[in-house]
Amino acid sequence: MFDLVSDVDFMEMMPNTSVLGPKETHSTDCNGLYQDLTSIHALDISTARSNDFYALSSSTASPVSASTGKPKRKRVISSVQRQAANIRERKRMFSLNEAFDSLRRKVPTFAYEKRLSRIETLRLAIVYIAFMTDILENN
DNA sequence: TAGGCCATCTGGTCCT
DNA sequence: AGGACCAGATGGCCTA
Repeated sequence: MFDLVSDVDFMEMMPNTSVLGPKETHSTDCNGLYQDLTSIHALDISTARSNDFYALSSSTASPVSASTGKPKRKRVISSVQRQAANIRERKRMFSLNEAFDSLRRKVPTFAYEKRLSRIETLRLAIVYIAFMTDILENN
């Protein structure tokens, strides 16, 4: 049951853990890489014009959609649209990391432990939920 | 220096 | 048509 997390010995850590309080030495903004998010809001994505188009792949072999069986259409976008898509993707990843951070705060860790990676966070959360479920079912 | 982790870019696919 | 989601590629940073 607890073998999901090979690199975290949950049973061993339980007696001494606080549910909250992993040190936040390393927030989402770990490398200052999100400093530009402020400027993201300033960028008017609506300026991405719609003079772009879908075009049939002009290459020799046009691939076929696995789901529809129709020929795949290559989506051609302008550099402005590409930039806007990059910004949206950064925002999306930012909110994903915010969710990881809030999950990190919910799973028990030793205060001195280094920040959990995303995969460690997910695995520990799975084990933690299973552990708590086990406790509830045996009471 | 190798390996792990992460941010970012990019193109494909799905959905509205 | 365009945004959301996803996965692959790439490069930087950090640690053992």
